[in-house]
Amino acid sequence: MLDKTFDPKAIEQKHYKDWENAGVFACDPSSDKKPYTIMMPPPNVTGSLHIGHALNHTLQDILIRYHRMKGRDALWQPGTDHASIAVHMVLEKQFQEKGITRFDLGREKFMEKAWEWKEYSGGVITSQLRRLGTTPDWEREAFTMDEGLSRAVLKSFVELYKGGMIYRAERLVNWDTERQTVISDLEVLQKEQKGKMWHIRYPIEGETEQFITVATTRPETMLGDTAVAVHPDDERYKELVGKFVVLPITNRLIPIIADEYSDPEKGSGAVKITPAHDFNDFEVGQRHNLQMISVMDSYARIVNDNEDIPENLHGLDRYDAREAILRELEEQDLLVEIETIKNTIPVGERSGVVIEPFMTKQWFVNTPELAKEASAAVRDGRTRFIPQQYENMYFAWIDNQIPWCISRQLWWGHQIPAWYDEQGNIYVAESEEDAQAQAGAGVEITRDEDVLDTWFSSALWPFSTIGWPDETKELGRYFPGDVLVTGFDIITFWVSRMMMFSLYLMGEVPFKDVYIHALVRDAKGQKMSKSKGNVMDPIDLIEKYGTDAVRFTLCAMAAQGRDLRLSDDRLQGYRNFATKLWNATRYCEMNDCLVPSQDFDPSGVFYAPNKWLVHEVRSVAEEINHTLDTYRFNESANAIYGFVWGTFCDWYLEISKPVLLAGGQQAEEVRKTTGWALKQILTLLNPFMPYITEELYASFFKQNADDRLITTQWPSYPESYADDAAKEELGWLQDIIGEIRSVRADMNVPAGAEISVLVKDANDTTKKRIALYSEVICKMARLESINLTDVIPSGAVQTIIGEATIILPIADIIDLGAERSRLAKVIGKLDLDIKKIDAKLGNEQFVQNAPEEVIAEQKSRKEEALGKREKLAGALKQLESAA
RNA sequence: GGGCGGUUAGCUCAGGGGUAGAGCACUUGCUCGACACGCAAGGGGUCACUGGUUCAAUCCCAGUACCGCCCA
Repeated sequence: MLDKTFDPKAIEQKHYKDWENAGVFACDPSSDKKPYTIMMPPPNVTGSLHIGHALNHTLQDILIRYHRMKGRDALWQPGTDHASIAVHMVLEKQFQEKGITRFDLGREKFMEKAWEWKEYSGGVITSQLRRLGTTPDWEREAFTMDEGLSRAVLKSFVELYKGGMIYRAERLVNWDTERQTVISDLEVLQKEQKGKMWHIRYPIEGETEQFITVATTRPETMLGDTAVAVHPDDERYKELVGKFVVLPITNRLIPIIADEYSDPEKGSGAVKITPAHDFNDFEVGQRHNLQMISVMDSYARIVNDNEDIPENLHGLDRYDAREAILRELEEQDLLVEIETIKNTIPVGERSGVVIEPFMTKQWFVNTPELAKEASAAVRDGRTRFIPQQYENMYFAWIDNQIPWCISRQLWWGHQIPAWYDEQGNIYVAESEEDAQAQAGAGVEITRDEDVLDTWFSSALWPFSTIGWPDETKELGRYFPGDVLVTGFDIITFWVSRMMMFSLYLMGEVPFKDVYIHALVRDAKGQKMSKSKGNVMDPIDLIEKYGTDAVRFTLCAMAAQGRDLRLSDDRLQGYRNFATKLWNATRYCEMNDCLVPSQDFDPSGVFYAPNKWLVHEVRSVAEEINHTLDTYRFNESANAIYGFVWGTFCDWYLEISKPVLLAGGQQAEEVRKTTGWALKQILTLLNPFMPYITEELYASFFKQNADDRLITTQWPSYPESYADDAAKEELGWLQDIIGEIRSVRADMNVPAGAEISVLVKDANDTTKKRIALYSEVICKMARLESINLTDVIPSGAVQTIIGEATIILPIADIIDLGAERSRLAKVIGKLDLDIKKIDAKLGNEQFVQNAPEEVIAEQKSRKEEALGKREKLAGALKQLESAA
């Protein structure tokens, strides 16, 4: 006998181990089944899974289990991502505590440490995924720095280079002065702060006491100014364009140029141009062929090899230099105003460091070119976004590409496969031998020190994990994938880059569907992040509520396009649901419903409640199919929840009680139907709640050691299971029981009192039904008896079901006044309904234009209401005369 | 500033041109031999606001307000 409550802890590990040992997660490249592929977005090897990952993986697992059961050869490709900069940060923080830097340690030692970290962190993540009950093909677990995936990086770099899609150039990049590396635009946050705007006078060359005033938030960059720009239409400055100013401090001469970048409305209308230290100024510089002067080194210190810069500034940190420069300007009376303003400064998303625009030679991917096909592929539907509105986010990004800087001045990652000779010639090759061969024997070549942005290797994930660049069986079979499941925040970082690389290198989109799920937010609706410290640990929730409840909660809340806020209430509710199922099974067990019967045919049952249950099983299965096929996970969850609790437990099992008690043939059929239905429930629920269903299956349905729910076939029911007549009949049964219960409660009939009920004006169908279900009705509505009658005893309570009047002769135990007001209330409600319907039917336009079935529906509603009203009015009249 | 989304019961949220839904919370009553992580019955909503389209709008369209996100 099962325990009274379900204890998740006792069974979860056991089943997971069993599944894994049995190898049921593995795909089968040699099978003749249709493949179904999901590429797991590889989590970073830093830290652990948060609840957002739990949602992401739960949804993927539901899909993969569902399709696996449906007979597809399912590949869920797992793995992790080397997260270059994040790992650096973790390790360098550790070094900092010991007072050393990675440069003290050296590249080789550093890499050893990084690999150690990867082993540790990667292990944490996969063990957490196992606790979540997810079923990826662990045998195929990949890591972006694996040998094979690294080969893919080399190959793709060389191919992209040959195709002109990768090049090296000197450009402004976002520079992390602490990490000493480039970071991507996407990893730069614009942080609002209180700042100052300094207005500085620049003297005009050859004039005395004539100045042009510029405003800046970064006075220290003036050392690198190479122009002052004014708007071409700005009358105030027309005459000055073409003249020069003497740049204070350095005394260099720089031109005054006309460019639309300067806004006449802002400040003085003149703006200083520092092409080597500002992205906008860089553009202006390009347009006007301005000199670019870098005045800071990679640590944001003033350079000491620029002769124009006074020596006292050499080597100063940018902020110290700012102070020194401002003092000097003040002394020279060139500082005219200091304004307090709100402005934004660029900050590294991970490091929190102020980011410096910095001129360096870097490798770039020609994303503006690659993006064209990636954009077209979504526009023409080769890949679709679900929900569709996320297309906009994708297009906004993909259609506005700037070249992607892929060099990172880091060690952990894929070293760029480019070699240089002493003249600076570049040799791009998959190996040093190749590069040497290109350079010629005897030429000294050295490899680029830098590594590639992590997203470069992630972009290859959909094909590098299954063998590319080799022509493996897997590559031919599992590419492109069926669906990518991810959060919207990753569309720009990853989805778009996979699209670009896949289309260029494979000539195909990487996946057909992109399902974008919502973000799990904290109680305040804020995005969870490590830096905010508001992350929720899914493992804690699993400990508290069990894996099945956590999974089901996430699924039930995963409505398309709306973020979800986790609450304990919901988790508790779905934990209760698991217990409910457990106890329903316990009931089945106690009543011998689970003894296997070979020859049971659900379409051949006789008893209407059984027909109805079969009908409902089919109908909920269809709903689950349909909603999962369209990624409406919350609707799937609600459908199965409502069926198990509302239909199966609240009605069917309750109906079964008196039938089983009575015994006989009907009881036998009920037992078989119940057992069958429970098995269907376990199967349908398995993708959502894998543990409890597997446990119950193992306890009662398992045929042999190899029989597991996880590999059971997903049910498909024939049309013949549908039975609208049975549905109608059970609807009547629910109505009459519900009505009696409701009146009892309204009239304060004591719950334990077994009263008798009379039925008047019943037609033949109703008479038959009353005969057939009298025991069920009596049990469920707590009656002593239910009988037909022709007379209504005085002082009785009446209610209407269809054509029949249901009479509760309980004059002695109820308050007649209360009954009168109850009736008056119901009649009032009916009157309101009738009035509304009359207004519609009386409207000529409505009768002319509305579809026939709508009109017919209104008419029948009216008739029903009128009939009911008439009877209740009669009841009220009788009650009044009785009093 | 541009774009996207949201505004439905006390709370968290589904839904969708013609009777407004769930879970939780709340009220009342229940040791009805599966389950108090339960059973039964209830109360509770101008579906943000203003216009438009329509025979019919909570749903479609436009605008307004407030909230959130993304990009500058």
